[in-house]
Amino acid sequence: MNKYRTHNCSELKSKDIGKKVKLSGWIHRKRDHGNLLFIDLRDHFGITQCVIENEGKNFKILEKLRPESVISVNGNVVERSKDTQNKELETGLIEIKIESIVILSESKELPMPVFGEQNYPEEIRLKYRFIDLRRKEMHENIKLRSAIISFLRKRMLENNFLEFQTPILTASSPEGARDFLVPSRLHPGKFYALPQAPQQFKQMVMISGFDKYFQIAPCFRDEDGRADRSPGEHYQLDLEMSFAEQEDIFNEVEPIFYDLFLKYGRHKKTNKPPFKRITYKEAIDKYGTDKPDLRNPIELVNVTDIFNSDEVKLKIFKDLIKKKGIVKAIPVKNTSSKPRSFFDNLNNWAIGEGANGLAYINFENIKGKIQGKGPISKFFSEKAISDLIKKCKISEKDSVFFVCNKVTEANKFAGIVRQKIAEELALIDSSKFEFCWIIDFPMYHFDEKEKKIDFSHNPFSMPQIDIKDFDKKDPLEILAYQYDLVCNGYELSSGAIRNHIVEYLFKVFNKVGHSKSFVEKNFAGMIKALSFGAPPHGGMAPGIDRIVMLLADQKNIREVTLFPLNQNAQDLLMEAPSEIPEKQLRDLKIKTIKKDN
RNA sequence: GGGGGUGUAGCUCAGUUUGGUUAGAGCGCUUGCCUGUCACGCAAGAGGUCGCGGGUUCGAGUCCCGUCACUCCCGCCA
Repeated sequence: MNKYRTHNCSELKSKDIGKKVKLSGWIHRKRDHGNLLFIDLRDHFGITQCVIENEGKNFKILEKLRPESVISVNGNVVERSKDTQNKELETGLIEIKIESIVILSESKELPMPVFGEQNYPEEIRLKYRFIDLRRKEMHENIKLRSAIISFLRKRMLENNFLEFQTPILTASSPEGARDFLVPSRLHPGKFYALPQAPQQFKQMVMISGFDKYFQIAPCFRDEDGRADRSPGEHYQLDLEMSFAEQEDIFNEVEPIFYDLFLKYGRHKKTNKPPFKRITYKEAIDKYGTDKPDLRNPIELVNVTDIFNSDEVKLKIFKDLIKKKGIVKAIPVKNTSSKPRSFFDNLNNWAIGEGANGLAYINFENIKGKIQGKGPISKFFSEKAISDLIKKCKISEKDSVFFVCNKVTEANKFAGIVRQKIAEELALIDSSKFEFCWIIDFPMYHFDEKEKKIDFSHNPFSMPQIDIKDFDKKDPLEILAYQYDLVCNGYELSSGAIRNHIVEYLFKVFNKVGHSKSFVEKNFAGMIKALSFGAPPHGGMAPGIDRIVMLLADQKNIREVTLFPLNQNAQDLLMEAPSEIPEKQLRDLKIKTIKKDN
């Protein structure tokens, strides 16, 4: 018989009354009546009430013992009298009459309690993560994470994907995020990089003749964190398929996501496959972002031509339009009767976001006709108002907000306004998951800062144009077989059909100013691999942490991560990063320089 | 790198707007009482560099300047 327990803390029920048992766990809570002491004993599985009367030395010992100490309890399962049963507890019909105890590990006074549902500062939670993780909500989140990963792994294997591990020590690559570097002892002055994703390796797995691959892959990027983005490291369900077209990948992935969200989504509704396909262009036009929250019913409308016509006399906007600006309208239902403060608050918010303000028109039915009201409506002719009504599908009691700026900025801000207003008006149904694919991403964009053409996504994506027509086309017009999976405004995954034609890859890189020799040098492995018979292939890599975050209904990725780094990429528990002894650095032939002031 | 928020007892927070006696509450902790609780109850007590440094003032938790930490956002994240 096991030394510590005969049962766990959630399994003893009425049928066990009379049994002699042994339980082990943490002292969750004590209730000391002087001559009668209740102890809630907790383990991973649940809580069982144990009781002892003041007779013998055990009582005194238990009375002194602090919460979160670990003990094992010997005793009898006894029935609770009717009036002392606790229906909240799975084991609430019985209790353990303590006969003897063993202290397995004593706890000091706690920096934060495990008991209760109060929120605590992250700094303390991360410093004492092992205590934080004992708390019910965190414990459940992490259990959910495990279940989700098992589910995904099982489904991938069922669908004949093979699970492989790819190297953690690899080569730095010039594209993408900042790398984490690892110095080489055997090759002083040279460095490995931790992979930002197994991108090149998974392509090589395809080239190696394996048909379908997946991996729960750690990805390392030295970039700043966000609420939905861990600094340092995160996990992706990395997957790749040979001889696959875009739709093959969608068809493979959609049912897995649908079933996953149905099973673990806490009874929220999930849209059925096939998920809506939205082109990148349409997403930007309608939602102002490439990761739209489709639960939000508001759709943006381009009304530049109305503002540019002689029917509108708003000079500020006209001047901006002349400088290649556009006007995006944000039509909102049933808000024209909102108090002035609603519009003022939005205006102040917009100024706080760095805008010049937020213009708007309210529409009312006056004498059987819908008319515009509000500070800027006087600049509009009757025709302009009716054009606006038509174009924005306005009915009475609606409002329209306007954003005017250069194309990129206008779309981006209109998208933020769209989301802000929907939140203010509670238009977002939080009991739904709304999936969509964003497809047809442009291959390139113009980098305003560097004044040059750059990749807008993955340079290894296949352009949607034949190689022989590639040079004839304006590069900014070229689309890629590049797609994102989006849910409720979160980008859950990026993916692409890859460029498996080595000559074409050189061409693609050439457009951003990288010569053939540059590509050969920096992507040596890939270029070699593509030169000896590569199958057409493609895949994607959904972010595990974000999936768990959505399913656990959390707003922050750290709530679903066992031991996350804080926003400054520090591990407060293990105290990483840390200084390294001089000797270790000498082995690596590394000298550090002081931060300049 | 930039902007916003926060920082007062071990923990959660009040007090800061308008400077003024000994900086408070709840939880936790210590001690005592308590045999049916499950947020047990009752009583007493300990516990403070008001993040840190400087300044203004007769006097600063409160005003000013600087700085640090955490967090949210922008940049960044092919």
